[in-house]
Amino acid sequence: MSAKRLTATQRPSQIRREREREAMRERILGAAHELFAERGIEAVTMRAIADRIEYTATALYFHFRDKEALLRALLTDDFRLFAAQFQKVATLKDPVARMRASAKAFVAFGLTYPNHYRLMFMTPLSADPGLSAGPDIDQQSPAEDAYTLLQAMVRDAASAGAIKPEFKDLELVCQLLFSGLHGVVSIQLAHNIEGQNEHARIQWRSSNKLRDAMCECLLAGIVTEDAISRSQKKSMEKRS
Amino acid sequence: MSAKRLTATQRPSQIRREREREAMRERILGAAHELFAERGIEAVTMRAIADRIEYTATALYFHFRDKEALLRALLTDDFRLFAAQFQKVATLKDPVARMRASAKAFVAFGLTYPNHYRLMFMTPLSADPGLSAGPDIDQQSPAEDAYTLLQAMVRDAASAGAIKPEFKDLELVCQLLFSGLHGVVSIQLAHNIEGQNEHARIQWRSSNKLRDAMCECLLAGIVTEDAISRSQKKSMEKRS
DNA sequence: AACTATAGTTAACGTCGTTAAGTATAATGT
DNA sequence: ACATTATACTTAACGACGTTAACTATAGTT
Repeated sequence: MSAKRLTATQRPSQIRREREREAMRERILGAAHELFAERGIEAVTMRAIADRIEYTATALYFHFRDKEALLRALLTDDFRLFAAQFQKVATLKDPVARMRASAKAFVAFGLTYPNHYRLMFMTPLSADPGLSAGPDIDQQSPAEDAYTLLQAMVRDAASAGAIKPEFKDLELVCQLLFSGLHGVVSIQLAHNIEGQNEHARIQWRSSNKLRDAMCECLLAGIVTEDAISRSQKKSMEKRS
Repeated sequence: MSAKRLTATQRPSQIRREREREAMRERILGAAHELFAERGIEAVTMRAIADRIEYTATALYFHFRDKEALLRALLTDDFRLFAAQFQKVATLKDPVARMRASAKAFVAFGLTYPNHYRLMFMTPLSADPGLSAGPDIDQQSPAEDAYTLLQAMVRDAASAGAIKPEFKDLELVCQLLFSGLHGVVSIQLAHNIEGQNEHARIQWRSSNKLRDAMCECLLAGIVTEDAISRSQKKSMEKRS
């Protein structure tokens, strides 16, 4: 009743407990992340995670509703990392150069973190993130972050007059770019290319070749010739 | 010793047994196929397959080395069905029209048999087909059938002068087409679009729109303008 | 008629995700 | 100050999974 009375969420012992809870969550996610990066998705079992932080498997259920929720929390970080790759090249002024750099970043991410990429874009986590969603957390869906950047990139390109006028649906352009690059990466990952023995059924071209070819095809289809030649002139200047 | 002496593989009772063995294999694969088509990959368990044909789970191991081998045998049929889709349009004379029709068939297959597509192209079956291979069977890798058709299509297009001269690596062209379309399909399947609620994070365009856009982009990048305008004139004639 | 390969069975192991029930410890109400 | 209650775990267990070992009945061969 008094003005000094602290509300339930502010009681010192409670906020300390909350902090400890959060710390425990992070320890769990850390262990899961390690296992995942080291030995792939199938090594991430509830028991293995618990072992690594010296708890029992059932303890995890106090912090995560189930394994899927745990994996989704893991994904949050990964999507942020993914988005960060595109932030890096968002400063490029020339729209076509930026698109090329983004494509490069996209494929590089997939090949650098194959396990993560697989979990993010190739594993059905009972209908990806979202599900029934519920009143879980604010969350803001960090999966969107990268896509939002992609949208911004395409919008910028459009307002710079770099997109062919027949493409009125910019969303379609975004999804076209995403699909094409995802195709390149996911095929590369599905046929784990590294160990490509000489008499393999299909001699897959290097991801660099495929990425460049895909990139130039999509750009040729989407971007005006003006914008492409402008970007080439710029990169010429840089080289000289 | 005598000339009438049948070799081991020809003894009547043996070939009958072999036939029965094959029949059993087919029953198993049939049950697996049903379960798979009806309820998806996770419903395909050794015990469920066995139940359906009124055997015990361990009996399956007499006919298949393990679950992976069983699934791979299942895939064989699926790849044949996949290849058949491209056979259908292989008769089209105009190279560009044939490429368009193949793209349509590709995406249609993926959306018609999502479970199969996922298993074929989106599920790591411990390094897809092949593995250590061993002296298993002739097999001839039916996964190749469709790819072989793709190669033939591109080669035909090239010898008809439809491919831009800068594309000297026809294999790269094949893989470019495959990657682009696979990207469209796999994204469509990963975000099971049917139940796309209105305030979903990303408003995915229809697979038809994406397929057409991807197709035209890739064609624009790969095929000569001549060939494209020729194919358009032909389709004009048809329409009139 | 004795032997042997074939095609199955039952029982079991170790793994998994997950739930139920119990147990200390710390924070709170009176 | 003491009884109560919520918190953060543990142990035990369930049912399902892929898979192996050991056993059994049947058919084919000799």
